[in-house]
Amino acid sequence: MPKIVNHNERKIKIAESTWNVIVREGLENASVRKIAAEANLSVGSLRHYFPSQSDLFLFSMELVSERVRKRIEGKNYDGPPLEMFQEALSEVLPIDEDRKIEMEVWLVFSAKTLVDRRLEELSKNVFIQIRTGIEKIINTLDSLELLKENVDQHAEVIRLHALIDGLATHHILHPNTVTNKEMILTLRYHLLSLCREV
Amino acid sequence: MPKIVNHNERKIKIAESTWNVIVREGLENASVRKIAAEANLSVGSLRHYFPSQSDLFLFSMELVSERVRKRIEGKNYDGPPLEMFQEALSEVLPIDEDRKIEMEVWLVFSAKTLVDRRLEELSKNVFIQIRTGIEKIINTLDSLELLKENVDQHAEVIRLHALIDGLATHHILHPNTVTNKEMILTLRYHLLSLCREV
DNA sequence: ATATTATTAGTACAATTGTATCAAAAAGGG
DNA sequence: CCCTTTTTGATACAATTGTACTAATAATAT
Repeated sequence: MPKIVNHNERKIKIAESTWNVIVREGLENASVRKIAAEANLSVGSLRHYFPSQSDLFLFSMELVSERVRKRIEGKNYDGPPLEMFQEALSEVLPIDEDRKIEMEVWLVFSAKTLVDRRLEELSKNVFIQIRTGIEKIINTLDSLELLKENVDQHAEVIRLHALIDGLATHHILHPNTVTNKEMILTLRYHLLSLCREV
Repeated sequence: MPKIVNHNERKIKIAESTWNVIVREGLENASVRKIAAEANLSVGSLRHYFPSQSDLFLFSMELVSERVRKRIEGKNYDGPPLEMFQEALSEVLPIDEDRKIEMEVWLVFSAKTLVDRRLEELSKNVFIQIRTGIEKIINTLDSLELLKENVDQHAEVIRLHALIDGLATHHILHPNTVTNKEMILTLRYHLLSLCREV
C-alpha cells in the first residue's frame, strides 16, 4: 500500500489556499498554478485532488457554506430568545477576520454564480437554507408572543433576510463606512423594532 | 480633417457592449477581443478609444453610476413624499430589464472592487452618494413629522441603505425566490413602518 | 483635387491559461 | 526486502490573454 494522505483534509487545505489567493488577488487571478504554489503543491499534485478548476472552485465555495452551517449548528441555544437570534444571525455576518474572509469569498463566488450553473445551484440551496432559518426565527418570535401585532410575517422574513445580507455586503465592501459595530447594532436595532414594547 | 466620430458616444457604445459580454459570459471572460466583436470593432479600433482594459472596465462601471444618477436627477419630485421616496429609491433597484442589467454589472464590478484600486474608489464614491441621499430622505421624513417618534435616525439610515442593496442583490441572484413585486412591496412595507400611524 | 489626420484593421508577441501525460517518488502490506 | 498503489512533479501543448506596432482607410477642410 502506498503513501496515505487524508484526501478530504488535503482538499480542505487546498480550498483554504484558494480562499487566500482569491482574497489577495481576486477570482480572475486565482489560477491553478497560483493556488498550487499557495498550497505548496505542484500543479500535477493539485490536479490529483481536483480534476478541474471548476471542481476546485465549487468545493471552495461549498466549504464556506459548510463552515457557516457547522458554526450555527454548534451553538447552544438557551438563553433569552432575542440574544439567541442575534447570535445565530451573526454567523452570516463578517464579525471577525475569519468570517470576513469567508464572506468575501462567498461574495466573489456569488457574482460568478450569474454565469456558472454549478455555483448557481449551490448558491440557491444555501439561500433557501438561510431563508428557512429566518422564517423559523420570525415564527418563533410570533409563537412566543414577542412579535408586534399587525406585522406582515412574510414581509418581515424578506426584510430581515435582505437586511442581513445588505449589512454584510456593506461591511465587506466599505468597512470604514459601515463598521463592524454599526453592522451588529443595526441588526439588534432591527430585531428590537420587531418586538413589542416591554 | 479626417473622419469624425463622436468620441464619447462611441465609448458609451463600447461600454454597453462590455455590459452585454459581462452579463452573458461573466467578467473573467470579458476579453478585449470579445468586447470588440460584440461592438463590431477590431481590437485595434477599440484600443483607440480605451488604451487599456482597465480603462475600459472603469468607464463601463462609471457608466452604470451615471445612468442611475441621471435617472434620479431627472425625476419630478412633487406628490406625496412617501411616493416620491419610494420612486427615488426604486432607481437603485433592478425593477426592469435595463436596470437589472445595470445592477448585475454593478454587482460583478463591486466584487472586483476588492482587489482593484481604481474600481474601489468609484465604488466608494457612489456608495457615499447613495448614503447621503438616504440620509436626506430620513431627515425629510423627520422634518415633515412623518417619522415615528423615538427612532434612531442614524440607525435608520444604515438600515434602509442595507435593506435596499440587500433586496437588489437578492432579486438579481435569486429572481424566482425574491420576485420583483416582493422587492418593491418590501421597500414600501419598510418605508411605511418608519412612519406614524395615520 | 489634395493634403491632413482621426480612425481602423491586421499582425505580432510574450505571457499566462487549463489541462493532459507520464515517469519518478514514496510508503505501507506481504 | 519487494511489490503495489497512491501521490507527486515535471514537461508539454494548444488556446487565449493584454498590449504594441504599423500600414491602410476614410473623410473633411482648404
